[in-house]
Amino acid sequence: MAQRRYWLLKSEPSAYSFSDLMSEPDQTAEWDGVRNYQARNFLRDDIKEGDRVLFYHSSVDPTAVVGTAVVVRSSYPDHTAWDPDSDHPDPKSTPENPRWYMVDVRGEAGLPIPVTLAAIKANPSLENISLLTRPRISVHPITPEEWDIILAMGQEGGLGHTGA
DNA sequence: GCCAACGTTGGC
DNA sequence: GCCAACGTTGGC
Repeated sequence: MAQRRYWLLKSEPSAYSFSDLMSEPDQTAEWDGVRNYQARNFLRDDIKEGDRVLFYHSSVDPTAVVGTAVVVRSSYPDHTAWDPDSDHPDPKSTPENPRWYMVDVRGEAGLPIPVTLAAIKANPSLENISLLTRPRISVHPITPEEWDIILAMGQEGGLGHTGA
């Protein structure tokens, strides 16, 4: 009965950044717009209130884990799917038969040092992290060990110092 | 901006 | 239900 507790969520900061999240009222936002079935299944079935989240910036230089968040509302239908004016409309998803799901997350704190993808790749302890083994998914399960390692790497003077 | 990886679609 | 074509993601 391995209940998952840690996740990594990707976002392109040009679309929605960690500082955008921290600027929200109560630092809370809907994690909408996921339109991939594997990611959807995690959101719908596995991510629960209280789970912890690594916020990852993709498609920027450098790509990196930049902060942490906590899930404050578990799975409910992504209403932006049936909003034709949203950024990710999907006419096949309806209120009666929703196809896509989302959660609400509340930003906690930025990491003192962003943990870059390069640093993650360079750490042998993280060679099996889902981020590396299953690329191109926007939601990844994270083990407690990986969570601890990445947070340690993100501290001043921590394991993230691969060089000067 | 390129392009590899891989998820999704749709014809058969 | 297979698989080729197509679209998207996302690192570089």
